[in-house]
Amino acid sequence: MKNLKKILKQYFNVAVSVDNVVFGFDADGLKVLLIFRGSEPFTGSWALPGDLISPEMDLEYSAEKILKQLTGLDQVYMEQIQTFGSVDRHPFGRVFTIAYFALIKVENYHPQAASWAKDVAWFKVTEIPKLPFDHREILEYARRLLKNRIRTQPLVFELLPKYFTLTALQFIHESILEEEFDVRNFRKKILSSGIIEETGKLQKNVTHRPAMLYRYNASKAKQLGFEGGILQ
Amino acid sequence: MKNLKKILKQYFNVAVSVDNVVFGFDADGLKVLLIFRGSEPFTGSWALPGDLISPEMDLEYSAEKILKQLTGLDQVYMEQIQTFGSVDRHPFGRVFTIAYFALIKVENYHPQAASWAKDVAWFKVTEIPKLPFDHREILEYARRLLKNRIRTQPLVFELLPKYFTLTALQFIHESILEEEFDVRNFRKKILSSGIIEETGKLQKNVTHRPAMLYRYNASKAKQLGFEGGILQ
DNA sequence: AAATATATTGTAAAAAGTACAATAATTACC
DNA sequence: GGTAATTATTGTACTTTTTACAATATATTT
Repeated sequence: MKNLKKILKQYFNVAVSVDNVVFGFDADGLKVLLIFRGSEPFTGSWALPGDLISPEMDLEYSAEKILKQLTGLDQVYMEQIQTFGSVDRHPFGRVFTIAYFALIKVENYHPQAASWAKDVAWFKVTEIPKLPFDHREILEYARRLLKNRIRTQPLVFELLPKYFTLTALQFIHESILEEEFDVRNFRKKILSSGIIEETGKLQKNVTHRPAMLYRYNASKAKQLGFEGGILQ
Repeated sequence: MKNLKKILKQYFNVAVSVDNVVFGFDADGLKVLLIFRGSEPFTGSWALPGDLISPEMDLEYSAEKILKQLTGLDQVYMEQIQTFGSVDRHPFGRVFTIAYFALIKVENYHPQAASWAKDVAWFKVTEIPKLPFDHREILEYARRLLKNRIRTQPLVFELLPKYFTLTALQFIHESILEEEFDVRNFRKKILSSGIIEETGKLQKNVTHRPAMLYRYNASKAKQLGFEGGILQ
């Protein structure tokens, strides 16, 4: 048994971290949340909000907690995406990082830097600064995944406010998929799917004809077998 | 700096492992490869082929190497699927495990137990014995993933021999998707997709009308934009 | 009242999906 | 050599979905 312990010792000396790719959406398009690092290594860089996992905490719980600690964000939609494990991705030792993506409604959540995060800000996905570690690779992976998922899962509703216009719904699809759709065909498809419903309410404070506001009907979507998404 | 080292120490005492879900396919249907453990913990159990990662090895490389070491399988199609990190999933300490799935052509590869694997065998996915750790959960996750992927990626060709009949191609889809298709419609769809081609060869040593053999045309599939799969 | 801005709606043609059963080619057996 | 057994192969009519395409409606601003 002493022998076993000695053998094990060589394996139990790595660390594991979580890195979150938090997507948000506004009139400008798709955004990613970055923090300004106030801690070693890479102090003074913008980076994905992430941290080392304490060995006594479950993985899922750690992911949520780390995001909350650095940005104040709580109870957001999160999903594990991929683990990155190059030998020298971290200067302090062997650190595997488990990437998550999170989708939030920017209207409802107001990120605030905390703990060793000195600042937190939204960046357009097309205007990301230089990132430390392999965070650029992680971010690109997350973007690809979001793009693939959006066609087959109703994820967009995690990014839109509760009430939204069909124009906004179309714009978010077009932004993420980097592809344009015909207005009439898009509306026909969405409405015939049955997963969104009219609210009777109209858009306010706009300088043109106000649009009808719709909302996502999650239970109907589920009932209709829509774990699947909208387009295709 | 000494302070930093002390802080880091509490994080650098976990281990990371790889667990492989190796799928194969034969006349009986979908199979999974398990090893008979000859090493602690859970000596004497059938389990997914997996092992701890040496801290000085890259993740991808480790996944391949561990599979090869335990089963002799080399150069197989592998893909990372998910990381599992419950606090007490491993009796020897905190071990995160990174699950991979692998798809192999059973005709071409002949697994052979090696290292501390005392045996290796194929099990029908419907007849899996009790598994240690959270291997059952990992296996079910992998099955769900395979089922989802098979509709949109040409993964079946990793499981079929180089030359295959349309009947076999249909059977593998039906086995994985747990759903039946109309023979005529299935053939129409597959053939019109253009990603498989006739070989002119016929099946041999069968006791009935021999079927035409087809093969996957990877370059044409790619050219046609088929990272996507066949059905839907 | 006119200009500006965005919202909303329909139709015809093409493509894809679905339901459905008879005939063909081989081996095995008598 | 003929018949039975087994699996392989193929077409058509109907329905549904997708696609291409532009005029009208409703609000605010000037």
